[in-house]
Amino acid sequence: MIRVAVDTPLRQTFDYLAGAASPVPGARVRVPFGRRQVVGVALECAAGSDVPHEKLRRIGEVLDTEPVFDAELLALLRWAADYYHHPIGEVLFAALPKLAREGAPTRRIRAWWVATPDGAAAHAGDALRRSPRQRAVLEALLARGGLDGEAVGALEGGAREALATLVRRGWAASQEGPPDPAADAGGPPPVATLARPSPFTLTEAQQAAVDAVLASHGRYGAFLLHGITGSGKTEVYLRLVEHVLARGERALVLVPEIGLTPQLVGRFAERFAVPMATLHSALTGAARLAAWRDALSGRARIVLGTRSAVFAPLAGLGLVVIDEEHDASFKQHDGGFRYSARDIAVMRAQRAGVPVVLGSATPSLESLHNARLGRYARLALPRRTGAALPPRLALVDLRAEALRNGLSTFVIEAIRRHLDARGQVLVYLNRRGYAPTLACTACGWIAGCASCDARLTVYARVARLKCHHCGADAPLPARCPTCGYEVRAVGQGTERVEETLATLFPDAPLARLDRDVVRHDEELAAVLTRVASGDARILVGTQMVTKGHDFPDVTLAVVLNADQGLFSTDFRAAERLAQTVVQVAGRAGRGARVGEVLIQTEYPEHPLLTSLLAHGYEGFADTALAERRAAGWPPYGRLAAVRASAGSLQEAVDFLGEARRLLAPPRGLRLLGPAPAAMARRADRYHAQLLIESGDRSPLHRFLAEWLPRAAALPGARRVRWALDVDPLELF
DNA sequence: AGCACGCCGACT
DNA sequence: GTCGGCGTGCTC
Repeated sequence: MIRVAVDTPLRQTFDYLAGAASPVPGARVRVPFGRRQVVGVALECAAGSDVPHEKLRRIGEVLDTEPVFDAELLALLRWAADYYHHPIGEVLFAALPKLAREGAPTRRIRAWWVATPDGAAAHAGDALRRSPRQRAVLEALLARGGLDGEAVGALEGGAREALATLVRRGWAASQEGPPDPAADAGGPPPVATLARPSPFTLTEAQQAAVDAVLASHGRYGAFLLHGITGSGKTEVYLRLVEHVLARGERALVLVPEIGLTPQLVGRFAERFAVPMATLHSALTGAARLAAWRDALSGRARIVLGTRSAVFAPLAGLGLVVIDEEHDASFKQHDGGFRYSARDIAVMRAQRAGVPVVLGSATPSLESLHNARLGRYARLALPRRTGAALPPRLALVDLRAEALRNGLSTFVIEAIRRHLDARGQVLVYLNRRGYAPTLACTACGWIAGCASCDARLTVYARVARLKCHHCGADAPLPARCPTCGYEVRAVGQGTERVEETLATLFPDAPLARLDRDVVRHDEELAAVLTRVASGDARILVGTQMVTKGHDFPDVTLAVVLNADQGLFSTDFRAAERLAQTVVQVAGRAGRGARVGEVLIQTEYPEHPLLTSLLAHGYEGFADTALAERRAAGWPPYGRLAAVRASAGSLQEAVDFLGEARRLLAPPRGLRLLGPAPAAMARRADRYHAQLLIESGDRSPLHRFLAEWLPRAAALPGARRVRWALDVDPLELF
């Protein structure tokens, strides 16, 4: 009897009778499931089953002789299913690339084309006298004993079509070819070929960090590498990976968004002469499968990837690195299985008994808290490498300044000064488009989205109104649709700031960096090159400008509007604002010149800003952690959110209300809600949530374990879309 | 989630 | 008279 997990939201596994061959745990199998055939993962063999024998069906094909999840990874995934209270089948399948979920073989099978006996006869005779191309292909197949698809493509023009004809006439056929020699791993390559020598000498702090982690070789240890921008965190990772490779072990490196961190990928590729598997969302299905296979076969010595790479199969793991560990993109916050790749990565390292390094210039409060409790060892890189000095930060009081489209006179003068001194300027604004609002100058009408509780964003250059939440896109009206009076764009987005700066500084070439301008890696690379080469003197952009790019000539960085994060209802808004300010500041003055950072605000006395300026990120973190403790928010308390959406708000709220009434929470646990989401209507669906708050983790999880299956069994559970989010990052 | 079965409205 | 709406029942 084989216990099998299938890709379904059902919170259970299914028992099958063994077929001709018995699968090993962690192997994929094809099984009959209801009226269809699906791929499943064999979990274990058991002597008996709780289901009546006559209901048991037989396993079909066993797809893998070797498991796709080894015992260690399988155990990790079971832990994750448990922790996130998510059905095991969906968890396992989330850990596989799509093609592997559908049963793609773990090894690349080369289609191998051979001539059939009939084909040989046809070639010997004169049947192909008038088909020179087919004749040539057939000849090549006979001469070389068969060809793979690539070799066929390399033949003279039209070879593929000719081959297709040969196959149709029964003169050629495909068979499973010899395995791809490149895909099979040998032992570790000789040490001399592992890595190129580093061009850098480590600073004392870097060396201390490397030594501390190396001292944990072969056992679990978590290290919070708190290194300010430019302090050389990447070089620490590279040295550690070098050591891991030299021992014949493999490294798992997680990064936020690969498209946004080309420099890190580049440096790994440059330094190491070993096969590396890169896993990220922009890959095609086939490329993703290929990278996964490289990890599974052991060919890849380094697996570098975004969120889901935390599940990559990797034998002989020696080190886990999480770069920019504070980054929100490590948390999957939509879809079914919502997990934190950072937290799972730490657990993976712990279970594998290897060190894990969490790196950031602005660590999450969770990680700082763990460091203070001694769960993580703190490694600090407090100084920039080379001659670079820390930048000077200052607040600009918007109440005392004349404004030109959101730019204060003080800031404009500063930009002029830096441009005159041949410096580059970076302007950060967390708002895409031309303006966030289009309003009537007479009647007060505001352009809103027909499908969301949101305002439409103005795009002046293309004369469109767009919704950032549902993608709605309409022409920009010249006049108010209700009263016919003039309309005006209110507020600033990056497009407008770019326009204003172009007017103010006509001689300074501008570049803009946001998701509207840069949709692909190549476009990003083009913008980055323009800035790095000094071709662009001013860079305007959103979050994107804060992510890991090194602009050595930027001497001034401006945060246009810090106030959005100051009074948010979301308890994490302050943390995100502080991280953004510090990350933006990190872009200034990385070369020899001292950088200047200006933060525009209407609240220059706000304690968050003053503590950040006076005491830096650490000082801010002290204040923020004290606040979190007082309020019982994470990391001092635990949260889980149940989110529901439906065609009407009533349906969503009703379901959550019924679910809430199912079970009285034990002492120490609080249920808050259900409440409509802050933006209740999005793309014509209405969202609501129920928040579960607990001082400790274990009562929360005991409660969820008992409560969730009952909630799932509620009739309403089928009528609304709902999901549980354990450790939510955002509260709507 | 799929998928099928099953019982009530507007169409060839 | 049928095509098809989505309620509900089941998946080893």
